[in-house]
Amino acid sequence: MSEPQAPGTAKEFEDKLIEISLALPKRLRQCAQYVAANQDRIAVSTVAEMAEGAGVQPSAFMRFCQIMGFSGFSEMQRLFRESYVGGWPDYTTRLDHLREKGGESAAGLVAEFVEAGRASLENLLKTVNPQELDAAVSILAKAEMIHIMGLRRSFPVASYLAYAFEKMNVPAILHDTVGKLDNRNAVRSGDAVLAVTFSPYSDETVEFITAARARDIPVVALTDTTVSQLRKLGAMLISVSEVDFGAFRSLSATLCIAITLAVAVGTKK
Amino acid sequence: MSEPQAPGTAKEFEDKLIEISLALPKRLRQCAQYVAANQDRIAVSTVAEMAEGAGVQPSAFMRFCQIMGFSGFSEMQRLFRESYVGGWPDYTTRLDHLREKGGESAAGLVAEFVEAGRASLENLLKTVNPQELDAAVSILAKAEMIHIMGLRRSFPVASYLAYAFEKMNVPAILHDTVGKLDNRNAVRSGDAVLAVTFSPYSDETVEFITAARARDIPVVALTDTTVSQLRKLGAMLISVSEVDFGAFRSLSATLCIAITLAVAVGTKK
DNA sequence: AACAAAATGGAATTTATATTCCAGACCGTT
DNA sequence: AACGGTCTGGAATATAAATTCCATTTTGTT
Repeated sequence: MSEPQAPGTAKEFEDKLIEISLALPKRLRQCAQYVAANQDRIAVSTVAEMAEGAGVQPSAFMRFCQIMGFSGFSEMQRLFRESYVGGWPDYTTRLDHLREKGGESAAGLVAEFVEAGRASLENLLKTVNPQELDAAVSILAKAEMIHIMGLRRSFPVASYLAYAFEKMNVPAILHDTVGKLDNRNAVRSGDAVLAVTFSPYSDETVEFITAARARDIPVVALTDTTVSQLRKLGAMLISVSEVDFGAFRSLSATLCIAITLAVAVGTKK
Repeated sequence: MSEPQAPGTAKEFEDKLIEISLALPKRLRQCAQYVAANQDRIAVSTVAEMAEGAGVQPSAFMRFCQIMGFSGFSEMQRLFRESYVGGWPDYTTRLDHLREKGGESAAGLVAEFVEAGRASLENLLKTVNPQELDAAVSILAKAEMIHIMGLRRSFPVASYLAYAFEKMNVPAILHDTVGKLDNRNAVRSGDAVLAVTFSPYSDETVEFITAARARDIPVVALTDTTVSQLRKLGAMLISVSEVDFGAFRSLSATLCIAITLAVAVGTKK
């Protein structure tokens, strides 16, 4: 009855998972992916919960367990319950542990960046200004077309926004300045500009904003401080301060605001 | 029916435990002691197992749970199971609700996304694999040139990497596929490919990786799951699982790994 | 387009587990 | 030692979960 190879350790389990997942039908692959990403949940969940998480029927999850070499879910769960010795350390313990590795391994760096990101996010919650945000959303929701601008370190954010708007069926263009063809004249009255820019502000972005304001096009600017020269230009500012680690800026908080804007505008349309 | 004070956190649970254990009959005291010494087992054990461990009958253990303020063992267990998985709420269903109450302030949305980002980051600490990471760093550090590829939702990450490498003076090219000029032949032996791709994988990226592997160029792939078809291609996988709601993915964890890679490679060069 | 094989969803069944109940044991008091 | 109360063990019951089964759908092949 019992398959020749039922994994006996977490390591064997992972290997087997990778091995079988190369050729697996849709639903079973969903199971494999969910399990891979949530191994720790197996010990404390029911089949029904795991199945729901993976987006499949319990019976499908059951079949997955059997393909993995177990007689059923219970047997698979037993493996994880047993290897659950003393639980996993909590966030801070884990952080310290990784930090110790500092020089030897890149894992030490991960700890620092995770911490910087987390601090940025928490800080964001404290400092976000709901009125400003709502005002920005309503400006963008009214626009017939949103022109997104952000270069250098802001470019990832700008492209993220472009992707999110597209997914939400909000008309938007990413001005990527390819070939230095600044499609400035694509901006028409009734449109709005969404600029992402951190100090030092790139000239292109500042000029783009200036040109838009000169024609009374509304501009929302995602930036890093409220005391910004951008204010002079008459842009609606949304400021986010990120916690840096070394010379590097985690974009966690900025992306958070970005996706919020996108979703809020998308649902309001 | 429910006692006025049922502990809601592990801390409250401990306090309550100490409080009641001052005056407790023999068997119930055994329960209290066993529980205090084996808190972590509650999440993964049955009443029968806990009772046996404490050296009492299941019914006695049941009574203990009730004295602690829970309706029964199941309710007490829920507390520990939930705190174990570290609250990774079901965002998929939450988004559905989000759309319904669309009109509300965007500030509420921010909180949701901050929470998603935070969960992603904490989960990253749990699942990061230092060996894999170091292996990836050493592959990239050896490369004469790093070719970065990532489209659609992965493009923000790819462009972030390009920026970071540039700042660290690491030779790198972002393959942005402008004009569909896939500069595939720019990849030379001695170089390496760094691909960022999440399911569903874009054809261009998969092809790019395939072409590189066919010429024995090492490939590091930043992806969302360990059970990926990319493994077949012989790429070195680094997997990051993000809290994801449909089209809306917080990229916090992915960017964290990205910047780590960039800085680690930069300092190793 | 027709067919066979594989995969899937949902309900039915089985099994495990939690929970309740109560008769009897124990304990402190008079 | 007799009485009230509390505590305890074990079996009986209720509940929830795992597992199986099969009709239906999907997929791949000719």
